[in-house]
Amino acid sequence: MLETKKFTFAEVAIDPSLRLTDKTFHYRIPTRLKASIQLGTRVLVPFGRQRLEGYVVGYSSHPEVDRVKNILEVVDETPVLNEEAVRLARWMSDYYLYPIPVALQCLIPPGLRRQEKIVVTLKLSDEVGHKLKETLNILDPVSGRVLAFLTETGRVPLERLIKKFPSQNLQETLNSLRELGLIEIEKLYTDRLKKKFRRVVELNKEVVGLEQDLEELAVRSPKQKKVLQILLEQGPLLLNDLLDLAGTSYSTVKSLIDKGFIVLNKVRVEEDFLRINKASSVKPVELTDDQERALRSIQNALAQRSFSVFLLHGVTGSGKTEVYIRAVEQVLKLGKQAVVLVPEISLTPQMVERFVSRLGSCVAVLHSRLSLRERSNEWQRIHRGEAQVVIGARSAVFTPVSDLGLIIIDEEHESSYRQDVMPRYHARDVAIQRARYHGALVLLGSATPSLESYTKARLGRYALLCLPNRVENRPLPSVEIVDMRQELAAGNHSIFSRCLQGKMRQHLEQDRQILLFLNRRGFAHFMVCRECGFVNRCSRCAVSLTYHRVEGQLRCHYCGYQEPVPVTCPKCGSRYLRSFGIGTQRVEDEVKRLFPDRQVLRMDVDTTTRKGSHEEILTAFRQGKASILVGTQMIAKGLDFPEVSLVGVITADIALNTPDFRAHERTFQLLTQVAGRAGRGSFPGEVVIQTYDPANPSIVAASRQDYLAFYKQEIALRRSTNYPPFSRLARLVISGGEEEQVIEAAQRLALDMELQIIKKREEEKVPVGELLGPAPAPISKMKNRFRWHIMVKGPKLAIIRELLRDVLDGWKVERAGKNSIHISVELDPMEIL
DNA sequence: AGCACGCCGACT
DNA sequence: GTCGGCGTGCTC
Repeated sequence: MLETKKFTFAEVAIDPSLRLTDKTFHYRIPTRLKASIQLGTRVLVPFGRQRLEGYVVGYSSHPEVDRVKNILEVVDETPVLNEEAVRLARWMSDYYLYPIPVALQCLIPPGLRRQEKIVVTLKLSDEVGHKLKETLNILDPVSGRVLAFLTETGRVPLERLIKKFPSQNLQETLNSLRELGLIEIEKLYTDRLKKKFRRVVELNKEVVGLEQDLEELAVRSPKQKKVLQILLEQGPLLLNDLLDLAGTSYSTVKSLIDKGFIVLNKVRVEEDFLRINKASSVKPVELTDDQERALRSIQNALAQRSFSVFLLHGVTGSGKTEVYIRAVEQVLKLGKQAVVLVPEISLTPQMVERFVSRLGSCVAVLHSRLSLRERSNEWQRIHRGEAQVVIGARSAVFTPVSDLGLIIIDEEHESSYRQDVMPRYHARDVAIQRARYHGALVLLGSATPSLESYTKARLGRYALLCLPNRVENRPLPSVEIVDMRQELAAGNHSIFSRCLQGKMRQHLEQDRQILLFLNRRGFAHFMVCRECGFVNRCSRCAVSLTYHRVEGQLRCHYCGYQEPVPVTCPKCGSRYLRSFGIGTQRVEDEVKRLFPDRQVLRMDVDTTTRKGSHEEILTAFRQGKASILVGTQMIAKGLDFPEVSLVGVITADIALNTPDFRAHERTFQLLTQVAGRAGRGSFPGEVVIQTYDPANPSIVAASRQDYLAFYKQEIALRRSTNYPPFSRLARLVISGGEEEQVIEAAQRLALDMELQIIKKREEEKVPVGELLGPAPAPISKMKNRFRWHIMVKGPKLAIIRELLRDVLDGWKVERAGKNSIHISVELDPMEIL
């Protein structure tokens, strides 16, 4: 630990949310502030000619530059960032090769960034008053009116002035007035989160004999009577709730207020008032022997209070969640806190409900749909120690718990734990780092562990726990692989094989539910002209446009560009345009055609953009409002529909045919997960996988839910090709608006790297590895920027990182203008696009 | 953000 | 020859 007292200078990261700079700066710590400054303390510093907030991220005993300024003030009494946060940021900066302030963005509490408010004040000295009279007649009319307004009000937020004087040159007017010394323009900082008030309606206590009044009201004003009745029965209510309950509008309430029957109060709402916590009413289920065994190992490790990593490998439906909950209960007993990470996609109300109903109000939930305020409230609850358990997606790994005992990462293999925009990080890496700091336990869970994690478990680096059976001895679903080439040969041109069609009919007759999975949204993959072969492509990205029939649009799935479906070929004018490949819209259409009397729901990015629509669809399906749910990845993972007895995979090949060494792994994981959705209730499940490659080992292994078979075959392949986990990868993406510049930069960079690799090998005897590329990236143009990439493959990530640090020093990485060259660094890249 | 520095077009 | 455009870089 660093002892503040010894150091005279502090290294400060200027508030990273301002995105002003990626560098850190050094300031002298004035003696009077020495006692109150720690790592993480928010301080006010002079920066250029402005005063900005920043965070102390380090100390030094010597000034690092000639002219060091003083820290002006300490901002918070209790630091919003602690030492662990700063250390974690430093580690991320070191590990992922970006500056500390960039890393710090992950750790600054949401909603802390304050909002600038500009206030205009009239200067009211005698001298100015004199000047005013002098100049008033030579000023333009707008200035005159602004001044008159200011004389009335004295001090006005700029916003109000803009509303009052909506002329375009207001800014100019204000500037000239300032130059004349008539007004002052100040910047104030206020919390972005306004204090929240709720309007609460209650009966006026001074009114007596209300019952009689009710009778009178009933004649002319039934709505008003209703409102009063509700208030009589239920006591004070939120205005909105009251309006909902009474089925009326504010005018009714207003007349009752005017008549003096009721009063409207503004109440400052403490957020707990809005929280709904289901009391614990769920009976803990009995554990299977396997669960019991796994839990005991975890409990023993927790009692040790030292860092370790467990991998819980449990088949789908084996009751991993129950083990998680019990482990969390144990952590709470030890007086520590737990963080539970789940993929965003499975962070559904049902999932949360399960934790909340068992663990109660000590659970805080963080997911992407929370507003800034809601998110901030959850952070505060955790920060204050009111919540001991956090459930959330990737970014929840940073929640500021003070005494961390356990981090659970459910569906450990999910690629969504990797953030691939700056600041890049992998929640698993961060979790392990945090657990090390706290002497905590990391519990990775999956039915289909990543090859990396499973290998580490086999090597003894992680402790391996297995749940090989489903709970209540439910059988694994029976899976049938259908060869779609044979379907075609037999004259079946439908997107459904005869087998799948038959089974759908059968399961529908028994009133069961069906999931149909397809990894591509839209109606068709692309459109092609049958005369000249022209395919509509996105002009900003080097990909074909996907046909969305319902909207009548062609859309780019990378940048969101869309255009109407052309009637004739834009190239040759032919009217014979044909769509190729299938998407979820097409599946939905076909199902409706085949089973017109059945309800079908579709769930993909296109149907879930609206807030809450995701939950709406799932709830509707769970309640049995539809028999068939068609969807993409979204329906593949973590969902628990007890009534689903049949799962159909329309095409298993899409994930298989991506140009990526992880394609097989992803296919296996996806198919196993999808298949796992079937038969989670009391009746056995059936799965049909349609493919053009029925002998593919990954598909076969998935059909048997046989992870070990998959692992053995895939690990052999990785060994022979020297891909991870046998090596480590890093990837540089060079992009820019001018293709030649991009190519030139990529080649120069690659040459630098090549020379450095040789130098390290010859002079330092360090085996860095090999260079792959430079080459155009698989998506060679995205959002109007050309993309090339270079890969480094070597035995040790630390050495690769060292190489990149050496070479990239002198290149401007990440931060660059609109058209200039831009280099991004990805370590252990997942998807190589 | 704000400000300085610097390199090319239209002007007293 | 100078004034000023805004592209680029820096602020401890």
